[in-house]
Amino acid sequence: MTQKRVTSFDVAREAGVSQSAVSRAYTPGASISKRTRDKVEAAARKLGYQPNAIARSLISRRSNMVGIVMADIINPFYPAVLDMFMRKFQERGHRVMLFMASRDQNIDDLLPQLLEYQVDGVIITSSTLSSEMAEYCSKLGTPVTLFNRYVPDVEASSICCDNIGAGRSVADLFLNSKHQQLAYIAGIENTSTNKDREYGYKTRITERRAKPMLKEVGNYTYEGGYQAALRLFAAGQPDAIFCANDIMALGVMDALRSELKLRIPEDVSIIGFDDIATAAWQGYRLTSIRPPIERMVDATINNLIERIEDPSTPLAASIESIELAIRDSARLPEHIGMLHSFE
Amino acid sequence: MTQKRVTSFDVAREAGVSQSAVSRAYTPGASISKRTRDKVEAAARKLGYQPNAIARSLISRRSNMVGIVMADIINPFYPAVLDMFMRKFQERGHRVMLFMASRDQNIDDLLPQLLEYQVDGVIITSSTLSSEMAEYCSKLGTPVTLFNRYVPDVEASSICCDNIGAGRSVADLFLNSKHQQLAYIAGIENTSTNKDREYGYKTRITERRAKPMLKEVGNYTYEGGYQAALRLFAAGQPDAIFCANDIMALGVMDALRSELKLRIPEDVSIIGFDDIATAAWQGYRLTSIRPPIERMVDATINNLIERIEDPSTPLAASIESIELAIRDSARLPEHIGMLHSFE
DNA sequence: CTGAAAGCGCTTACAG
DNA sequence: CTGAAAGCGCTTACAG
Repeated sequence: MTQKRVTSFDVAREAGVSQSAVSRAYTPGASISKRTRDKVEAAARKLGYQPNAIARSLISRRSNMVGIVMADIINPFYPAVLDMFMRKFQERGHRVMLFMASRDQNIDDLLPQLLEYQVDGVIITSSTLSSEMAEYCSKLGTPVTLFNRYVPDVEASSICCDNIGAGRSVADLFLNSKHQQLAYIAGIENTSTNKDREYGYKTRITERRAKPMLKEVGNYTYEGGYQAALRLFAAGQPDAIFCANDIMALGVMDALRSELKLRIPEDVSIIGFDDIATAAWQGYRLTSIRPPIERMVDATINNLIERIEDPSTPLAASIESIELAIRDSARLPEHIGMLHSFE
Repeated sequence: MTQKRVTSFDVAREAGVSQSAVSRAYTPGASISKRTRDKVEAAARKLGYQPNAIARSLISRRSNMVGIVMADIINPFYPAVLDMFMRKFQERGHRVMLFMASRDQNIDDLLPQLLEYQVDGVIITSSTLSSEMAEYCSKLGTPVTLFNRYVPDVEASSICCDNIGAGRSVADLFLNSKHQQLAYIAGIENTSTNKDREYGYKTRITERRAKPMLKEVGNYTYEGGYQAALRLFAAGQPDAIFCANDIMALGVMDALRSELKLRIPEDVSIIGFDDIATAAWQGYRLTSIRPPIERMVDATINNLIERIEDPSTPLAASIESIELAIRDSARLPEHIGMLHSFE
């Protein structure tokens, strides 16, 4: 049955050294002789000892855990992001406590649960927090970083990609290749990602004095995109559609092909956002905006850890540039290479 | 800056009660008068106090955290599973510490990192552990449950679905609808899921004295399925293919349509496994075996928590029955309803 | 380098 | 119901 846990005192007794010595054997850089360490290691192996990280966290006031809040894990973009976060934190020896939020809800009520466990820092993805809650974290000394979201005037770092620039570029791409009627399929309307993508796209269309864009809302889901496409063509006849994410774009493609009998890209050009794995599948070959996930993840982790280690580190507010992954779903100007980089 | 944390002593002083009283105010069921509790709550609110879960874990020897080990989060089946686990644990007030393993590796070296944090229990998905490690956990009193995997003679519970039965049923389905040459696309060959699905399928084909099945390995990925399909048709001419998971089946469908110019299901029938969301997309309409995810998740959580609360609870070894989600990728016998249930 | 001791912030018998 | 006290299993000054 459950046997008594073996503690550093047990190991000390077995090894014939003090309990402090045992602790030092497990503290990198502690001053301990090789002889003592060897004795401790032998005793620990014999007894099956492993330090208790909970006790260590309590006394050292450092849990070595970070909290990650995710929502929307059904959209394949986020599992890829989570996977990358996990691997990098594991490599660095950090543990992660995961929380699942409803998509794009405010997570003020979730945060106390994280804070209770004294996580050293928090990463928030596809959700937001109030500025009061951010201030509370900041007072507690727990740094917070928003990944792929921002909220103005909040005491948190924010790592995004250039959503506005992406929208502008897509508009240019469509217009440069002689599309007449552009359309936009929105994600969840009040998210910063959606607002920025839409703003850039729409603004650029206006600047170039093209026909005002058509728009429907797809809520970032396949089914939402599918239905939005149907509504779009019931109301008008666009020949170019920018979708706020890939999974909606895939729904749009299926709707055009199976219900509307339109050819892609001959009749309609489509560009998505995220460059998820499915976008490259033979059945779709979707042209898509590719955010630099790895750079964003690295920036997020680096800034968070810096702020954990030195609380005076300034907040980050970075906007990483994106690329275009060109495949077959859009008619584009001829001079664009296989992988186009917007700088 | 980082201000001194407010502790139960601070709250006690503010409220004019003992520190024990503060603790009791946060312990459900503790004997404390309403008056005292009110005073504590007022003081706590004023000071912004929240109990330190790390200290609680240390003294109560219960962390209220469970560890979940996942691999293969790129396959959309697992994010859906993770999402369900997360929501259910959050509802019950458990925290989860997440670990990412490489797919189907042995996670013996990962477990100590979990155990160090005194998780109350561990769930392992799409990976395995050695029986030595399982025994070690058991000695420590930390229950382990394998989700969708089993390893023989190991001190861990195991919740699976009926992989063997599924394989047999698919063989019957194909044979009953007059397919001549069956084929199998394997996942990762040494996984229990793959072995069981293949065993059931192959055995049933033999029992019915049909032509021996063709086989290629697709390693559970889209690309792997795509390439396996090409190899399959270079070597033979199957008219029915059972794929060990959906994502490979999708790759197979794309390969048949875009490279081999074969029609589905007129020329070739395809059945997948997992019933992931993508299987229902218009572009695929894949017929697939649907494991009862929610029942499996519930069984996993219930057994784990029971064993946490009462270590004498016996191990579970459950095999949940599966269903067939019928769509358009396979020619099937006419008398099967929309959603077929194998009991 | 080493050990004795204090203390992290709680829970929980124990006595009243 | 309430408080004083012990103790969970460590880290880390402090003194030698």
